[in-house]
Amino acid sequence: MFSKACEYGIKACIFIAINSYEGKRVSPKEIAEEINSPQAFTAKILQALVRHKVINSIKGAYGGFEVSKYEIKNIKLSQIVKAIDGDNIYNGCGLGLEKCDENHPCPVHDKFKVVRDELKLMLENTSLEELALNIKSGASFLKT
Amino acid sequence: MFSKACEYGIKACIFIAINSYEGKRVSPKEIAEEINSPQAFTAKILQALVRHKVINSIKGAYGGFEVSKYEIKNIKLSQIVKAIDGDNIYNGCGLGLEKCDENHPCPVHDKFKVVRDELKLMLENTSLEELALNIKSGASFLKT
DNA sequence: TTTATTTCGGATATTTTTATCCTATTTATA
DNA sequence: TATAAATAGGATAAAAATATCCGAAATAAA
Repeated sequence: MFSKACEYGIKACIFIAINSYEGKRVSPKEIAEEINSPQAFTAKILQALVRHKVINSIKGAYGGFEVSKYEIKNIKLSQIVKAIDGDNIYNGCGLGLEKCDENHPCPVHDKFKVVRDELKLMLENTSLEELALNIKSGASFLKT
Repeated sequence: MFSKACEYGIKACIFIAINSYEGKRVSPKEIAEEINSPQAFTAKILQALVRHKVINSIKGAYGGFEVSKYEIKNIKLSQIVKAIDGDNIYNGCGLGLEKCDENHPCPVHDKFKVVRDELKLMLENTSLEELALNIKSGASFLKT
């Protein structure tokens, strides 16, 4: 469904959020350990998230990645996905047609629309806060 | 969502079905032209579909690919997807965790389940017949 | 039986995604 | 100001997905 990069990105954001609640910045090393991902690759993804202003980075000594404590509830899964995988998952044709819309639909256009709208809704309605709190409470996990 | 291979596979099956209604076998060349895909790569995908018994191939002169006219309504999108992309789209964890279930869920487990179940239902309830008839009637298209 | 046609399948090439490495730049503190 | 600790980002490598090529095997018809 999502790229590896996107999977890492989502998990990284959750871990960053948890630490930001406690005013702690985290490094790619800590993040990679916590979400079980390759460190350097994860760092690249973090850069992309910073460029898209999903998270924040502070360079130099005592720096690291963080996210405004008060913004966590406003950050949606959709923003993370869009920053990393783009919006093809929303707009692209299910069968890869260049042009695919109501007037010139691919064979699965309508049926796909239902599923994709549901996915879109889910991503847009799921906040980082919600996901972070579930990890903190032990209701869900970032790695096996 | 799906791999390129799977996209080609679905479109190929639809085109084969249309021709099979008229007792006509088709070649990878014809298929690739009709669905706008690389011919040799498409041929590989057709082989996989044959191996998984989704479609049928007849070798030698006057051969080609076909599907039993009476089976077309029983062939579901899910079979095609499974033959090419496997069933990871059904069973795999949305965030790539090795182990992800009710007892040890990833952060998006429940929310993903809803979307994926919807996708699964859609794939299992959509028949090749339905898709082929819509192409024949001009209600949908295999290429741009 | 020979020939033409067609799928099968192995080998290889290209492109994209994933992953690693190393240096430059930034910045807080001593 | 010097130093140590961080992120930024370019270059490169490895793996996976996509794509191409070609000869082998099968088969219908002449």
